Amino acid sequence: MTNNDFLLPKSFYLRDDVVQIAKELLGKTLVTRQNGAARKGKIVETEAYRGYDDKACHASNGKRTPRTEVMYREGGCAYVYLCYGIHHLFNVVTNVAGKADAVLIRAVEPLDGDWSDRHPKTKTSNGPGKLSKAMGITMEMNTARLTGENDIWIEDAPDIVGTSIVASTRVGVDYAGEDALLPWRFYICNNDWVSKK
DNA sequence: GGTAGGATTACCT
DNA sequence: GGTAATCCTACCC
Repeated sequence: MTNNDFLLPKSFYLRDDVVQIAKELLGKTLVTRQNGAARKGKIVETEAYRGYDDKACHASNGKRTPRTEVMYREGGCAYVYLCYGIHHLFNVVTNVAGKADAVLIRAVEPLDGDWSDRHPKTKTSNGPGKLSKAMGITMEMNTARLTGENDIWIEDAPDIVGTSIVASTRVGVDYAGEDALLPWRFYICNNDWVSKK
């Protein structure tokens, strides 16, 4: 399978600080493979979700269901969630087994591969829904490991020096009360692919 | 077994 | 700027 020197090691995902991981994922490369062709995108927008005490997280307060089960897995898994019946949202599970932390990947900037048939001409917005469509992410990817055994993985990209990273509140989590105010959304400043500025 | 709701987007007025 | 589309998950009988 993937034998790639840039592949992020499992230890990257196993750390305890999901907010830090969300920040570090910015600028790294998300890769999916379909029909043998790799499609690469630079991660430009992420959000951190913490299982332990974050009401915005599906697995908040120790809630454990068949859907959220994957979030309790060892870091390095994909958690794909269908929102509003239409949009697939892609998360990266982090932390050790038993801790339901995850990083939501909200936007990527297209790199290699042919994206012409994946992005409609409308440039009004970019968000997790379009990201999943563009990368071909579906429920099939749910629970897939990102460490090289499957058709989706993340590569290191250390050369984002000088890039401005902005922290802000997360999107669409108003229901989470005071936790909605946490500055756990990170994006790359002045990037056209960020969903919201 | 049935129903309410959601980490959104596109299209209409 | 408002709202329809759309379907899986969770929770309550």
